[in-house]
Amino acid sequence: MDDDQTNTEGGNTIGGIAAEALRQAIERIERLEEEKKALSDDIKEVYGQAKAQGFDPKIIRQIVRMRKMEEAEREETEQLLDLYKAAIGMA
Amino acid sequence: MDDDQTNTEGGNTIGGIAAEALRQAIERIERLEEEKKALSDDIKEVYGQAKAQGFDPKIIRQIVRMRKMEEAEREETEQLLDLYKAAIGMA
Amino acid sequence: MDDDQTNTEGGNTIGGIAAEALRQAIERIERLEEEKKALSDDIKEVYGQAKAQGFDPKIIRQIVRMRKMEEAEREETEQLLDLYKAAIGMA
Amino acid sequence: MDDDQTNTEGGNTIGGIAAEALRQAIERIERLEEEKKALSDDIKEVYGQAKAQGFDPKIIRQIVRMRKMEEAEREETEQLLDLYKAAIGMA
DNA sequence: TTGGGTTACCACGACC
DNA sequence: GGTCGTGGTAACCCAA
Repeated sequence: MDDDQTNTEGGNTIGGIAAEALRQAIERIERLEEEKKALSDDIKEVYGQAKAQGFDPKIIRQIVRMRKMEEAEREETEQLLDLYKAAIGMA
Repeated sequence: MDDDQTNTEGGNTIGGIAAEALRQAIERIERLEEEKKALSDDIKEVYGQAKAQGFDPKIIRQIVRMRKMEEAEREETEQLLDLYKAAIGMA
Repeated sequence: MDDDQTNTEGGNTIGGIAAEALRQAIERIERLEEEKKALSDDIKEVYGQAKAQGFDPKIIRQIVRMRKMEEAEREETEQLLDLYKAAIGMA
Repeated sequence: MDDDQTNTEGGNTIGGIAAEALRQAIERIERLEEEKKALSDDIKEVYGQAKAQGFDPKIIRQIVRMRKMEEAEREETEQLLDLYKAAIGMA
C-alpha cells in the first residue's frame, strides 16, 4: 500500500518510498559500522601491546597474513576438487 | 611441550622471545578479524535486503557517507567551541 | 622561472604547469592502457578457445587462481624468513 | 615425454581430457597476465613520475577518464552517422 | 611532523 | 541480475 505524506502512522511512505524501512536499514548499517570500527581499534590495540612486549608488529602482520593465505589456499584446493568432481559427474 | 630447555618457570621463551605471548597476540588478532569480517558480511546483507525492498544501494551508501561527514563536522565544531570556552575561562 | 603562454619553445608552461611534460605523461598512460586492454582481450580469447576444446573456463580460472596463490604464499614465506633473519641480526 | 601410458598417438589424453592442450592454455594465460601486470606497474610508475614533477595524480586520472569517455562518445556518434548514411543509401 | 610507501576498504565494471 | 575481479581511494605506518 503506497501511502504518501497524508499517512500519519505505520507504513508511512514518501514519494513511493517506504521511508521507515529505509531509515531502519541505514541505522542498522551505521550500528554495524560502529562495531566494525571498534574491532579495528581493538586489533590496533593488540598490535600496540605486542609491540610494547618487544614484538615487531611487522613480523606479526606477516605471520597473520601468511596464515590467512594458507587457509585461503586450502579452501581453493577444496573448491577445485569439487569442480573436478562435478565435471566428471560425481555428485 | 612448548618450553625450551633453559626455561625454568611459566613464561616460556624461545631465543629470548616470549613465544606464548606472541601466540596469544596472533590468535587474538585472528579472532578479532574474523568478527570484523562477520560484521562486513552483515552490512553487505543489509544492503542486499534494502535492495530487495527496492532501494538503490548506491544512494544508501551516499546517505551513510553524508551522515558520517555531518557527524564528524558536528564534533569538530563542538571541539572548537570547547577550545574557545576554555580560552575565555569558561569551564 | 615559470614562463607562461608567451613561451614559444622548449619548457613551455601554462599557469606554472609544465604542459608538455603533462601531455607526455597522459599519452604514455593512454598507450599503456591500450596495450593492457589488448592483453585482456587475448586472455579472453584463450579462454574462448579452451572452452571450444571442451574445457570448462570456470575450472581453468580456478586453477590459474590457485597457482597464483601458491606462488604468493611461497613469496610470503620467504619474506617472513627474511624478517626473522633481520630480527636476530643475520644480515 | 609427458604422455600418459595408455596414449598411443599425438593427442594425449587423461581421463578423456586433452591434458597437454589444457596445460598450454593455462601457461598462455599466466604469461599474458604477467605481461598485463607489468603494464599496470608501468602505468603506476608514470603516475609516480608525474607526481614527482608536481602533478596531482588524481587530476591526471580524471583527465584520462574524460578523454576515454570523449573517445567513446565520438565513436558512437560516428556509428550513428554511418547508420543514417546507410539508411538513405549513401555508401 | 610530515611525506611516501603500504595496506585495506569500497565502488565500479565485466562477465556469466 | 548476480557474481567476480579490478581499479581507485583513503587510512595507516614508518622514516626522515
